Amino acid sequence: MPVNVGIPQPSLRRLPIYYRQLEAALEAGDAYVSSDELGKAANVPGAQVRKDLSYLAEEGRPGVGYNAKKLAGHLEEFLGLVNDKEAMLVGVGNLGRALISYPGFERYGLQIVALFDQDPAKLGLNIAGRKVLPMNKLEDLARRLHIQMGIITVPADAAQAVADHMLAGGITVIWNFAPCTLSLPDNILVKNEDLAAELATLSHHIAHRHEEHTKETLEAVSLRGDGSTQVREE
Amino acid sequence: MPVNVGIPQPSLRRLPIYYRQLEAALEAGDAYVSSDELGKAANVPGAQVRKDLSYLAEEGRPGVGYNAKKLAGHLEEFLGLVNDKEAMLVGVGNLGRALISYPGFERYGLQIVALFDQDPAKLGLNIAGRKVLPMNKLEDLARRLHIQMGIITVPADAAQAVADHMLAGGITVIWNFAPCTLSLPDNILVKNEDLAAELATLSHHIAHRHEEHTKETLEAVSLRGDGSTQVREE
DNA sequence: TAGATTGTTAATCGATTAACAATC
DNA sequence: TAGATTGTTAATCGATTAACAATC
Repeated sequence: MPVNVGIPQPSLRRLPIYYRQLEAALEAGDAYVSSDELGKAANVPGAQVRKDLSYLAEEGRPGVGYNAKKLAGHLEEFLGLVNDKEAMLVGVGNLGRALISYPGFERYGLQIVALFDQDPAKLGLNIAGRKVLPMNKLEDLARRLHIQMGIITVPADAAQAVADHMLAGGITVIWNFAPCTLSLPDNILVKNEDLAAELATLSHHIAHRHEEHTKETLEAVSLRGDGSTQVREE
Repeated sequence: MPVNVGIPQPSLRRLPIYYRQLEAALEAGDAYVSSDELGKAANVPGAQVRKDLSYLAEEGRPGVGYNAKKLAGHLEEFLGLVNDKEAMLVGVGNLGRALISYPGFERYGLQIVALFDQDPAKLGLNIAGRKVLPMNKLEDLARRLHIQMGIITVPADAAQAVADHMLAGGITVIWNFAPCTLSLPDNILVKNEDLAAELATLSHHIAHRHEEHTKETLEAVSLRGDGSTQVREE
């Protein structure tokens, strides 16, 4: 019987939020932070935070809290933020360009080292200091540079072909912003960032606002992590 | 005791994926689609699909499947894609501009009717046919136009102030792309789209690829919906 | 009829939370 | 010592899945 020994996904998704809270605490000069304070940022009770941190064997001081600096360091380590992650991005449309210069990525160790596009009109363009290359260079370059991650920001109907090129170049992690499901072998890690689908869930909540009541009183659903929704409806 | 009578969030997040699969089936000329086919797109078994669809009282035909056209229509209705959703967007940086012209939004009923920015240099700019307005116009305009949704694409340190303006203007749904947690009253629906946090979870998987084994054999974790990760590791 | 697929139940699995002794 | 907060257990809650009679 297979047994997963890693951290549960919901817990993992909360860690970056705790990390951010710790940075804020450090900036404010706090040396210790309690599980309840960390929990507020992620909309979970302190007990959940303590459980989450227990997966990385973090030890807090009873009566005091967690050492902010130490915990922040452990989280950086656990989340691999200290490691360099080199990525290629395919599709330099509006969304692709936005990601290329997204300020949060570099801080978290992500380097987008090469850009590609199918459109001949875009080839050779210089975007944030990087030249847009033709697709037929992707496979070879990915292999030579040992690139781990591919970011897909092309229209849905082109995404599968792009993913296939990436695989052929030895890429094993794909961050897919195209609104579609990719067919890929099981050893490839795929993360879908599907804005249209997210919009659809928001749309549902708007349409059904007044039906989705609870039977007695206030409800508090919190769906952080995973894209993360805080839905609190009466 | 409060009892939530709505559809579970994980189910809700899968519906847009089923919907997309149905569109593809219709385009291919299929009149009926089975739960297993729909499930493939979302990486869940057919039983899960049938359960999900049971929340919207959908009826399939045993031995045949679901009527693709009818089900697609029901999903559009249930997800509120047929309704117009008017939104204001604050922060016309790279990400903001990308969202303004994101092709998937209009198809799902989202109209971004006004743009705002704090930067005087950006005021008056014309982006996709809409002028960038100063922040001090937001509250009044939101109220006058009865805007439901606010999209935040400003840096983290400006996001809370923007959200407060939106509330003051009567906005009740906030789609927050700033990497931070907003403090808002419980009757406001907040969806966080936190790309840096998502990157951190990917980063973790990359860093721990070879530790996160299962005890016996292959593992298949599927975390669609919510941003959606398909992690399949040995 | 035989084959396929549904809707639903019951079992399983996994995450959240309350509670509390231990400890700073 | 008194107050605060931890780590962990056990109870609860909720989602997934297997199984199968019903039905096209």
